[in-house]
Amino acid sequence: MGATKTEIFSEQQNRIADLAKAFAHPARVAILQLLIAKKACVCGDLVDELPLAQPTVSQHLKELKRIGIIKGEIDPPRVCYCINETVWEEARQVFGSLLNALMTEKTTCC
Amino acid sequence: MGATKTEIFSEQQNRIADLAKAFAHPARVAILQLLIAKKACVCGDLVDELPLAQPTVSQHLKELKRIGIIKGEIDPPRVCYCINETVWEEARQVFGSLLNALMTEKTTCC
DNA sequence: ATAACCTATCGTAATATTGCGATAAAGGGA
DNA sequence: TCCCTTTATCGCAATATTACGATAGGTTAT
Repeated sequence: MGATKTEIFSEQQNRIADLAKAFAHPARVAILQLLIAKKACVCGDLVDELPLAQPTVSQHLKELKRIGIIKGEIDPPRVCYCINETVWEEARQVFGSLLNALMTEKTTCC
Repeated sequence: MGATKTEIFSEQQNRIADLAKAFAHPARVAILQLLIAKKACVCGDLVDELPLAQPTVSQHLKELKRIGIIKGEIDPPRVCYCINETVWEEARQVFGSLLNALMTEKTTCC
């Protein structure tokens, strides 16, 4: 064992978990914040802003791309990354309904 | 290496990452959904609802407690878990501002 | 006291993640 | 063509996470 048993959970639950992983590491949070503020966009600029080695940043960018929350446009020899607004909106919607679910229900248990 | 270099990131970034970890595993998403819907609250009921062994569920509950998003009240011999509304509100606020930040900015880069 | 029940913890195994040096790949310009 | 710049990938090491059987701990009921 050691691997997450994804097959026993719903599509929705797995998607939420995947989207959350985009924010589950401070380096990725920093990258996303930089992309939003547009203080950086090109991979090299991100490396300059972050106290991490270039391969490490590249790996985090790859993970964010896998999740779909960013997209990269090659502009040789650079690659310009930006937020994928469609997936960002999905995350907004998903976390919005999850986090607002508590409001509609009433806590009466313990 | 292999450990996250938490010391080089801001408190805020590390807190966001930690809160996101609560949602970064489908089992924890399922647990939180059950706690919200109050289909279960007692540890044993959660184990019944989830296709995971009791120690595994207990471990996820421990992680959620570490983050602070749930709290457990012992009601011997049971333990009744529920959402910690204060931290849940923190998460709502944190993810809300992060996910809404894109709206205020305008995407003009790539 | 002992039995029964419920949950936590320990120990272990398997897999995943994080980080980085070295190196490859891809394109532009001399 | 040969470099130069930039990014991706490989390979490795260290640490973290996930999962569960076995067992311990704590409380109630008998």
